[in-house]
Amino acid sequence: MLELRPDIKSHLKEAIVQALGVLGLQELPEIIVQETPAGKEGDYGTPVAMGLARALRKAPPQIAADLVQNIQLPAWVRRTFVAGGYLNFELEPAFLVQAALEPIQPFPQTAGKVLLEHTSVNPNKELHVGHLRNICLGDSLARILRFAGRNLEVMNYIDDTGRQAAESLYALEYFGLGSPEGYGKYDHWVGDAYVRLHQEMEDPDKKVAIEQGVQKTLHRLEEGGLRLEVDKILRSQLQTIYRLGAEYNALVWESDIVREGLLAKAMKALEGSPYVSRPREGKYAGAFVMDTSAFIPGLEDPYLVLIRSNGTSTYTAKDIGLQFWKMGILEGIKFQEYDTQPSGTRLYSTHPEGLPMPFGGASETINVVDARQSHALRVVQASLEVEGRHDLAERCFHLAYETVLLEGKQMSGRKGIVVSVDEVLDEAVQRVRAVIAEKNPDHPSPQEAAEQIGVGAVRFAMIKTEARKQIDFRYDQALSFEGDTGPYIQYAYARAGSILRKAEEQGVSSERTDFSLTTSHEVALAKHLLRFPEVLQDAARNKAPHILAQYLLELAAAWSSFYNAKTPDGRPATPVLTAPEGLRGVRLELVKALRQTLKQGLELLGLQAPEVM
RNA sequence: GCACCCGUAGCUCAGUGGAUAGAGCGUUCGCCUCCGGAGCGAAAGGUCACAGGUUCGAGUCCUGUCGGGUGCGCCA
Repeated sequence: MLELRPDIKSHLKEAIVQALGVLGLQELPEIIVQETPAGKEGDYGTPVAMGLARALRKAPPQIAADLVQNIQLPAWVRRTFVAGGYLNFELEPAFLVQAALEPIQPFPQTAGKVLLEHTSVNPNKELHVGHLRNICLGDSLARILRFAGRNLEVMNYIDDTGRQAAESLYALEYFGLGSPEGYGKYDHWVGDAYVRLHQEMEDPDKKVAIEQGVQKTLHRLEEGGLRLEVDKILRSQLQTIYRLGAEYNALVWESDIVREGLLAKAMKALEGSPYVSRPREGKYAGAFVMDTSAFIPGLEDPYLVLIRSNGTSTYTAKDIGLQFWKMGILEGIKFQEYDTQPSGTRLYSTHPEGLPMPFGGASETINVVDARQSHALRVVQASLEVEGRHDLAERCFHLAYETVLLEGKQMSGRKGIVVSVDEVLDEAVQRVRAVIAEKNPDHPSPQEAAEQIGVGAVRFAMIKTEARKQIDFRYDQALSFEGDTGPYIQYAYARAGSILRKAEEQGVSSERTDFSLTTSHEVALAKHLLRFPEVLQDAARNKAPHILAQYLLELAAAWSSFYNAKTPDGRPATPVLTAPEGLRGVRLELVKALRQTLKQGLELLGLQAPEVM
């Protein structure tokens, strides 16, 4: 019996390398082992012979035939043969199925800490669907990287000294708003005031006074005098974030970064560099500027202001300070416990009265930020080069995602042309409730299931497309429960669970297995299951959760296909519970493995796996 | 103007240089004689934007063109 799942492709590769040795090659080519396309003979194959034709002055089929003669393969390879220029392997069906039932090998732990920042939404209004993509992408990636063995720290940056926060807080004062009783969520209440303030500002007579008020509020924010007001908004936003299933290790407040002198220290650290200067004349007279031309080619004006001539620092300067802290160039922020998140993990936050804690100091960073900020992030990266830390500059990665359109149009938070995350989730859950009422009126816990499925549908819609593609948020698409959706995968999971429950009731759940009875249906499903570890590696390496999402769709489809398979005369071909003894055992084990993989995969995307739908 | 990203079926999208380019939605036709029809099977639908190039082999890599998006402030 096997214990851990064997890496079939690696074993085949090793055998090919060994066989190539006999051919007397100067250097080994890259060896690719892939699954054979549907309809072709064999299970796995390699095109290696084709690339060797010139060097060996032989036709690929001949080379492949030579390899067949010389290759030594494990006993589980039933047949080795040449197909076109390909060298194909057909495996023992029993082995393939058995292999798929074994637990996957744990991923080796990678050295060094990775700091991933996501969300980083201004604490001034409710979250909208544009933020949704960031949170889902960031949180899913975090789950995948952790599972793939990275030592990961997840951070959310709170821009509490920004203009947006100031405008919102001033709006409350301006309109004389007291408490939001009876209004609902606090962040919505503040957000509405913010939008109204911008409407007022269209009037030039009012604009001047409002501007003064905003500036005053901005100063109070910088002094830390409105921390509790900001915190109220932030906690309200966190409710939505938790509902989505996203969590962090630490919140980092901008005001704390500034107050602890990290910004000043970062600027001081840069001062010695030949790439920074304080011009006495010209456009930048009196400002502290950085020349990025050596690191970002092709710019018309490579100079970037870090400290304005009036002594205030730019947003970029703050980002540089943060990045220097993230990568351990600077130290000294204090943390304290902030919250216990729904999963039970503690959330910490920077705080003036906190204590030093081992956050930051990572050897690699990932910033999940909208693609429009690409230039700004390149500047931050360049600042590491300016600091002489090419090693670190290479290890800061911008996960850039394209913007989300709303029914084909650009959103605008300022104008209030948005759909809030709360609104979308509520609508999704409500629609699922209706589906459950129709399809499963006796559902034991419809509200709980509706929450899992509705939120899952929204999350999956945000994850399934590659990050660099613009997505158009359309209600009917994001809230669809059929086809390429989260609920499709959840349904596959629930159906598998249903079979296992029935097997339990009938007392056959741990029946003996007879792998000699394996049919092509089990093999097809097993081969999909076997891809899981490789897919995860791929998703982690490319920092691309959509790779896992696409795989889960394929796996669920393979299972649905198995579930519904029919014989040529239209009878069920793959019953589990009524299968002959021995084969029933094999199928039950396969269903268990499938369920486990679906659950694991859903969890890594941040979706729940409901037992009953 | 310069830079970055995108262009694959009517629509929305997959597709580590490798075998006949695949899904979902929509359209048409079938399937509860089994364990959940939020499902399955089938049909129709393609100049992989265009033109060159590299390669044994290009949707995938390179160059150019066209189309779309975004960025390039002493704003945040």
